[in-house]
Amino acid sequence: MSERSNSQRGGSKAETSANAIVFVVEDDVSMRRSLTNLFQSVGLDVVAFGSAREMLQSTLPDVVSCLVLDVRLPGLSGLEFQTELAKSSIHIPIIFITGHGDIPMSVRAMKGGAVDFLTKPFRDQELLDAVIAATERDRKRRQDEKTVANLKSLFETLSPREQAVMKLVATGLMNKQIAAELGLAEITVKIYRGHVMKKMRARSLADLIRMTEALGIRANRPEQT
Amino acid sequence: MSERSNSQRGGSKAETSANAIVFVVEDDVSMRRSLTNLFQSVGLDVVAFGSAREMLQSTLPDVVSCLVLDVRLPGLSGLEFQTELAKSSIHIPIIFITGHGDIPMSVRAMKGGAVDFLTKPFRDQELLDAVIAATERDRKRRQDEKTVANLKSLFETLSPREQAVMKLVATGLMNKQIAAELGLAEITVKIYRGHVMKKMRARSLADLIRMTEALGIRANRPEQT
DNA sequence: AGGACAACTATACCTACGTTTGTAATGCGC
DNA sequence: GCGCATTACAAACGTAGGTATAGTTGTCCT
Repeated sequence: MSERSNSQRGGSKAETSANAIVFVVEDDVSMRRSLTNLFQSVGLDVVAFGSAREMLQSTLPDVVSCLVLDVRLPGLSGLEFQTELAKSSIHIPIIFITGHGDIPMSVRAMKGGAVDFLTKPFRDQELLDAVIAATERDRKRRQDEKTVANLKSLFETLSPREQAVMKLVATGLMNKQIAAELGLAEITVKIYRGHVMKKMRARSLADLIRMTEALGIRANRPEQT
Repeated sequence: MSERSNSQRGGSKAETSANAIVFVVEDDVSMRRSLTNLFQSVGLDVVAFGSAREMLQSTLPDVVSCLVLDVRLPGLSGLEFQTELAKSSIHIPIIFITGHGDIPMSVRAMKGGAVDFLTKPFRDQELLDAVIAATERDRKRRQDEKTVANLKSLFETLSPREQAVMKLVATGLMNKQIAAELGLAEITVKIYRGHVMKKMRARSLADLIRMTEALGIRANRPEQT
């Protein structure tokens, strides 16, 4: 069962349209409740679960968020859950909390990319600081991902030939070389190249090159010394 | 006092011209000796110290290396040493070992970029695996740094004006725009631009753009929508 | 069959880029 | 003073890039 608790308090404070969500996975009911209260008290939205399975089964909203995760859980453990999320390429930043942890656990968690690993008892402020760091990390990741996703969708509007031309342009070949490479007339390359610039909304070649960098496009041609 | 111990055994195995060095900082003499033996037994060069201060005072050779560091040390602790190294921008990958550690320690170490954090007793193979991962990380970092350093030194052979032109070229401006920006004739820009290509050894504009990316060169000009 | 679209080319024209050759002023170090 | 690097520009020329117009062929969908 999940508890969705939004902090809708009158309007004394301007609600950000996309408020950060803190997910909590913690089997201990009283602990779960107190975490929920803590986060709500500072104006964060909270969605709490009693197990990893419950969270995996729910549909996660696509907003800035982080996960406060108890290491010791019934069913899937916190560390296994972390691995599971990574496999599903769900990149939510994780803050572990635990009452009975050990060093190898914490090291594994941190190697796995966790933001923090707190041992009970901890001060509220410690956890809040970690949550702020985690949501900030998520915000940045989402920003970067969005930029790349936008570029990718532009790139996909290109016809196969246009994509091929773009790749070869990015490697620095001249139009006539591209034409030879693809078995085309130079004029055709010029025209496709024009299409590429328009469709990618590149204002300059420099622009386009940087786009290919962001997209990880690299034509595998040997370079002559 | 530091103990420098190279594994020069006959010639049964080809000595790599730049063998990896494992630095060890460990105050316990018998532990230090056994670590040294372990690393030598697999053909690694070892330089061992009894304290952080000793290592800081010695001249570190500029080769692929990593640091196996005891957390509990006389004088500067392992964690303080980690901070100190970071401040001096010495980026050697660190593997912590400890007999009496706790979770906050390990978390701080990992947050600080440590490769691993092992608790005694550990299996030899665990430590060796960590050392291999650490040296690999250092090798990659050195490679990247070298590439950028090479570019930087090329960039510094450019005259101030040539550097300015390069920056503006990288932003995607046309020669005539660059000329206006710098108060020059277009022909002058063309000539400097030619110098830039030659001196930077760029085979194409795409090449040059990627160089500016690697160098982090970005002219702060507002872009029109 | 007809329409839409991708792929491809040609002619023509204009702009942008790049190099060569030559000139000239300035400033710095020895 | 001499040599040298830097900065700067001009004329002339050749190459590369880019666009507009116009047309062919083939495929896929309806």
